[in-house]
Amino acid sequence: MTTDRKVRVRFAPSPTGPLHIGGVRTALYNYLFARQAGGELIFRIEDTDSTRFVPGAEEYIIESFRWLGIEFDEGVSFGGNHGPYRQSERRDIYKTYVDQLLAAGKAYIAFDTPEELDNKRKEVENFQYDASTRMQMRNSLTLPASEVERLIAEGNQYVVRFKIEPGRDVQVDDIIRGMVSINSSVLDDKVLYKSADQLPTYHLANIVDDHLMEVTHVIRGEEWLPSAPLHVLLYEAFGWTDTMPRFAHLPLLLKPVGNGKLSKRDGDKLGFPVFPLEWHDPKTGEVSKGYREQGYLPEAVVNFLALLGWNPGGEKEVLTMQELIQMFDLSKCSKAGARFDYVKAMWFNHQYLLQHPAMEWTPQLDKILRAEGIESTPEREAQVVEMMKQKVIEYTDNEGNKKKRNISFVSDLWPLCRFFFTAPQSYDSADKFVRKNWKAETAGEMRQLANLLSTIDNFSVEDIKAKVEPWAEQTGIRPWNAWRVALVGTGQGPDMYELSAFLGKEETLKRMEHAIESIDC
RNA sequence: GGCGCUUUCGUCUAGCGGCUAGGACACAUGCCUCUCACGCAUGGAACACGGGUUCGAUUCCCGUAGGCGCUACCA
Repeated sequence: MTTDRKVRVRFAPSPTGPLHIGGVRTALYNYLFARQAGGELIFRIEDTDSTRFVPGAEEYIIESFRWLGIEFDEGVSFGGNHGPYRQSERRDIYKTYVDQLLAAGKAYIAFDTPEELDNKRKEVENFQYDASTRMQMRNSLTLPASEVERLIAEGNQYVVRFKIEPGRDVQVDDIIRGMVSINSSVLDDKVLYKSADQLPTYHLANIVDDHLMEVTHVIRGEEWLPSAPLHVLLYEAFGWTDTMPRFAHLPLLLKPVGNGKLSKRDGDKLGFPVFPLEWHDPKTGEVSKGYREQGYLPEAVVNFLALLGWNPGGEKEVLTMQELIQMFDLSKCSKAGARFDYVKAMWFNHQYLLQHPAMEWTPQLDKILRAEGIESTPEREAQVVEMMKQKVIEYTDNEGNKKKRNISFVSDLWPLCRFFFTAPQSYDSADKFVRKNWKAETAGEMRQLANLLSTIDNFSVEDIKAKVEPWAEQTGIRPWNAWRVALVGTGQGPDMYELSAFLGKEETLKRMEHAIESIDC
């Protein structure tokens, strides 16, 4: 059947808005499958519903894949010799095939208006347009040929429906689910083509395009499983069963909490993106968060998504695209829907963040500092950024696993580093660390320490330590935590000698003074 | 309602007739320590239920229940 053909798969979104993260995963699986097989990945735009077209969506989708590192071999914006790849540009092609079905008596023309159908559905419970009802409707099966011609000539709108023979068990051989069987009697005579916009519906366009584009495997979401038998029937009707693609229906992505599939609202509610890139809705002006803008690395998103619904079986989870390509196996995909665990997505980002040298974060740090109002003059800004960069590198780079910080995003760095740049404004008495380490006698002890520090000329780590250590020894005072409260405001930061030296004598004493005067307990 | 798919720790999953049911995230505890974090160690935590088949079922089959999807001139 398809064994000796070159593997060709496609990802075919509708340009009705931003690309949903579930769509990203579908595309990723297609990509992994294609690359592993040395095959080709096609990017097709399914814009057969002219009423739902959203400007900018197509560009958004292309940009998303560019960011994620998912590359297409042909399709809209990528070229190729199976085009055009935008369905709205393939009207004539579809028309030919619709006519072919009509001529063979495998489809028929129906004039029932949407209103008539609505009424029918209201009056007849569970109404379905199929073999049991089609002879009571207004279509080319019930109307004389002359009447059909007349109605068309008069400009009445019509649709072409697929004539499904009832009572047949239709088999779909799914790579993930095995043999799925549905009786054709439960299928309705699907609309294949609408005269209103001269465009086919999804089902017809999909089969025609997959056939013409020589697609060998259809890897798509589980929501398509119920219509897969219809697609099989269409391949049969055209006589294309020999080259019919193999199907693989992927489990859906479910809400992190509650019931149902993952939606945009979940992201808004729980504070995580459901789109790869930030999206500005051209109609409402509404802005939806994107993974990229939230500070996710594309590798992290890819890795996380790849493992949602598929697992290579080993114990290694942090995998590069190359490794994913090597290990990918459609038949090992899980069958049940997967809850979207954004906490794990953050963990993956953490893993990849620490694989990158901190130097790469400079632009983002720059932005954070500016947002925090750290700059005052261009010189100071440059200096501060440089300092912060140094600190960040020291503080976060993966030196022998000793200095890993618990950060998921570069932006997490600011709360962990802010004390390098700004003095604590207030001392939070609700802070456990402050309460525990600043007692009635502490102000006096800090006064002593401040006096001691003020005698140090060369304010270096070594010199500070050389003074403070013996003093602590003699007096029995353990000054570090209170000292930390004064300089940081809470229980964070590096070694106190290091911190003091970094801040300098003046700033250190200033912060201590402020703490001594303003903390009362 | 009808049809289809599905069901292992809270979550993602490994398992493809015989295992103390494994890992990761999350959580908890301990060690380390001038704090946080890192690191290390430890811990709690699952085969939806009922029937079969079998010497033996988490694994195969059938029901039931739950979950998900489809049921448009949307994809």
